[in-house]
Amino acid sequence: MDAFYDEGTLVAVLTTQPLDRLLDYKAPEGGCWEGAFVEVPLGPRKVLGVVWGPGRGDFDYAKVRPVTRVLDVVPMRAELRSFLERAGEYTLTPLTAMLRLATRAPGLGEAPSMRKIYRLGDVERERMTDARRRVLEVLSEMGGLSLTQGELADAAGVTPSVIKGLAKMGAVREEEAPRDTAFPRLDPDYGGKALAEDQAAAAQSLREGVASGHYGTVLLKGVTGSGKTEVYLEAVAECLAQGRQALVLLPEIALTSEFLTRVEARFGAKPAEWHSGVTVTERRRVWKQVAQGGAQLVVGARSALFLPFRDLGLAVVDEEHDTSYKQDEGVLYNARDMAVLRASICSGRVVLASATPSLESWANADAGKYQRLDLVSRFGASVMPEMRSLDMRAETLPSNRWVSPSLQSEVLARIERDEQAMLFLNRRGYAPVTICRACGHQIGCPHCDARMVEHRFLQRLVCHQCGETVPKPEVCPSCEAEDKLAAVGPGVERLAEEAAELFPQARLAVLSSDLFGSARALKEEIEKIASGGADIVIGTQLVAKGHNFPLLTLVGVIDADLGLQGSDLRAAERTFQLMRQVAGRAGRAEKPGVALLQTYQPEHPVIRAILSGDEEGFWQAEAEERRAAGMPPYGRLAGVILSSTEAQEVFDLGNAMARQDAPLRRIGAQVYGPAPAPIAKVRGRHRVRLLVKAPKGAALQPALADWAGQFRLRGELRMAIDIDPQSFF
DNA sequence: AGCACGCCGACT
DNA sequence: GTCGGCGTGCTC
Repeated sequence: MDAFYDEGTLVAVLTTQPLDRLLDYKAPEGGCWEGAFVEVPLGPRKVLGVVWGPGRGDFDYAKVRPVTRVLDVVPMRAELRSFLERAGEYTLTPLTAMLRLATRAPGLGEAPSMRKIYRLGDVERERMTDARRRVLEVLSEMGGLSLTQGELADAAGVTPSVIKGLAKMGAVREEEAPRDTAFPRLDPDYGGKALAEDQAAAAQSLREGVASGHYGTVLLKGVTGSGKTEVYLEAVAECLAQGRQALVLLPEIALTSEFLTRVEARFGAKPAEWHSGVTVTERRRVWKQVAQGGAQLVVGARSALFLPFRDLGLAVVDEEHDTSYKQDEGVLYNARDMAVLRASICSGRVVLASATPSLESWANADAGKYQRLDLVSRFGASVMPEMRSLDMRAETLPSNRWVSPSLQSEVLARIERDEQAMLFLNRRGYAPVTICRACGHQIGCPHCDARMVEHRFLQRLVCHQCGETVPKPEVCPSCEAEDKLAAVGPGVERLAEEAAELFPQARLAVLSSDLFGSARALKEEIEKIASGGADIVIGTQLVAKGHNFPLLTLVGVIDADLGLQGSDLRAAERTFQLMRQVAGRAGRAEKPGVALLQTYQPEHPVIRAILSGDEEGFWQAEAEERRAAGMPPYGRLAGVILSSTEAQEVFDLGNAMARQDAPLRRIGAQVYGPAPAPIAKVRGRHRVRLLVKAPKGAALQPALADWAGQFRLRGELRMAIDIDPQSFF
């Protein structure tokens, strides 16, 4: 039960200002509850804060000022406060920054915004015109519902001045009503569909879990077309029937509008929507209604995890393996892990849904920490695409070309039949790999398992994981062939150029997240492609995210090797997921699809696992390698990114940190680096990264805090700590 | 984050 | 002599 503080008693207030501690204030007139949103004076300004607990009294009492006022907002529940504290401890993020995540709705301090609405009046109607009659008809048809002036004028086909005239004589009543209205009720029994046997069994299991009222996480695994969404919507239905709230996280805003339609079909109304594309007023409405219980279901992006739910009973993380759940700027958190944390605090359930689970989730299920439910394909094996490798060692390919003759002819065949082909390359920028065109050998780092990346200006090969550099060799270290080493690795833009030359008659569409300014533009492009507006789609992993292209019958994976022994420990896992998913794109409609994987290593276990469909075998082999290397999830990793406008400054600090690693050695952790960060220069700032590897049971966060605390950041220097880093490129 | 204080270089 | 650069520190 939350404490109440009488007027004048000391309370500790957490503000959204970047002061990394609680500040003491005197409780205001009338007192305040723990968790109350308040406005407090800070220097010359007034800032937003939350009453976090009793004051500590360690500040000169004479200087303590009173809370200015308590805001007219539902107080923050103990559950959310506890979640912010624990998420902040886990990600080594100051609590003030965590509070900012939870208050991302503007205007919390203002009085509830009002607007004028119109109802049928009770005054005798005189001087009736056609226009006036239509307005009154609309209002009586609406019954108790109320409309704004604009809505009413539109519905009646009149100008607003007609309504003003009616209001003046009292035939319609003008009222002030809060703008932040509750969302329409969702009916759990509205549109339930008959489920196939395995779906029904999975849905029943999920329903029982939700009904138990205890924390639990389920990995719901099902290939494309297996009906995962219908199954987890049953869990949502049970949650709503229990009177609790549900949250569905989607990795991509472009996927929300299709999903909202499915929710409406299942529950009879649209849920609340929360992501960066939602207007400011609507965000405030969602925030307030979530707190008051006027929103039963929220569909949104990862930041929806920090909404002030009154009683969150279920969180679904769709496409849980998706790397976009890891925030890569500001507060570095993984929404999938934070969903599990929040649910464990509020006695909720978590459903992690994916056709291709992350190795972490697979391992957690394997270890019994998560329950696992598997769905089979509705369509059986016949419509699964045919998957074949194209052995690039046998293809004759000029340098700086990436589409093999075999793939080229397959694409041409599709264009002639008015079908679509997709060329997939999961790389946006220019990230070269040094490879021997004679034997397929890729030059790896002598210290790490990472690939060496050519830096042309340095004339050297650099390991982006540990910073090792070597001169570019003249001959292949493996087969000793001369002049066969080549820097390869196009980005999608470069691939598009090549495709334009190879297929001059074809209409090309490039899908890469950095090419679209807004989610709407991206969505329009996707719809255009789906309706046949392109012959060849060229894309990065964006295309692997559940969009349905019915005309698509061929997927060409340009570089299936990208990442097999890459500079990224998750590369094999990601390669596997992406190929399974992209291959699933081909042939979703009636025409069977083909997926062709261009590879220099057709005998590689990962390629073979993909082609044979032996998923469990893949996970087990990959898990074994990770275990042996002490890598996640069998060990722990953290990244430290240093940045500054001065390149020398960042390297100097990086080197100093690598030397002064005593706090890390105490927990058995090792430091690698400094190396150029995955993106070495961002907005004029040079970035350097250190990697910390620790044993699984180690208390990593406190050690990192001690270690980082030894260094003072002066001037332009910045440090960001990334627990469980995902991106290594 | 803001905002004030304070200590060294080029001007009226 | 003074204006102003931004490094350092404080805000309950």
